[in-house]
Amino acid sequence: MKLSEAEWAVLNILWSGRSFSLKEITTALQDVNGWNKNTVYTYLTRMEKKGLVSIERSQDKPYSAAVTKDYCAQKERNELLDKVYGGATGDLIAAFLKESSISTEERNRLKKMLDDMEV
Amino acid sequence: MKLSEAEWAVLNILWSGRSFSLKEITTALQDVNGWNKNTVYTYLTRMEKKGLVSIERSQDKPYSAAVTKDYCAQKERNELLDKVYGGATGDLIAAFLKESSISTEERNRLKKMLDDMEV
DNA sequence: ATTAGTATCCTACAGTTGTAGTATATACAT
DNA sequence: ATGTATATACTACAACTGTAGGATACTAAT
Repeated sequence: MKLSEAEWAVLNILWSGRSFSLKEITTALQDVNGWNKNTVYTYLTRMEKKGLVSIERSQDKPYSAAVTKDYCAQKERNELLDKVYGGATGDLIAAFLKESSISTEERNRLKKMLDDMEV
Repeated sequence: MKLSEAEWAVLNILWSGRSFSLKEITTALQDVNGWNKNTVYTYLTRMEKKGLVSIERSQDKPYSAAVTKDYCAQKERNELLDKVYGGATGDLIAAFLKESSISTEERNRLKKMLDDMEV
């Protein structure tokens, strides 16, 4: 089950860890997409059917995420890895590095990660 | 313009650098997807409209890629980066590293890349 | 109790994607 | 010249996605 751009936007809000009312979600998404509240509602109910969102209809703030960000992120990463790089992680990372502007600290963090992978 | 899974499959063949006949493409995709040749044809013509494929109709092997793999790969990378990691390249790379099994040589290549980024 | 705001539900519709049938044109083999 | 394979073109259709209108129900404020 592959998430669309819009579904990510919705989940990115729900992943703040608590439950939300429709209003809150609509407001938060307003800045990003300018969606109508009915549009947001449609997404939420469709996503419930797919098991991405859970809706506690009796609750004051019924909407929350039904999948973890880690899980979705992993699937998304794997898709890119396979589709574009045929599974070659090294190539993929090299490509990201080549065009990124990461800080010295981050560079060090990554180097440390690489060192720690040494057997 | 975002490529679907199927479009990537088609382009991944066309990116072998030459022109193809429909038959060749269908055969190559057969192994991966088992598509009917008409299905492949539909993709090719739709992709022509989107500027992804070019078709030299008078040619023996009319089909070739109209976009580079690098270009598409970059867009795909950026999408993942923004959508999932809000632009934080370090986090993304860390995530890939964490679950990858890359060889010692690749690890060294990446370390060297990181070193070379040092000012 | 009546209004005004918000939430929910149902419905719709156009565009895209996955998938392929049918029909026609072309080319090559005999 | 005729059949057989292959390619091209056109058409179709269901699922999914982006987007929202309209109707109703609920809630809080006067």
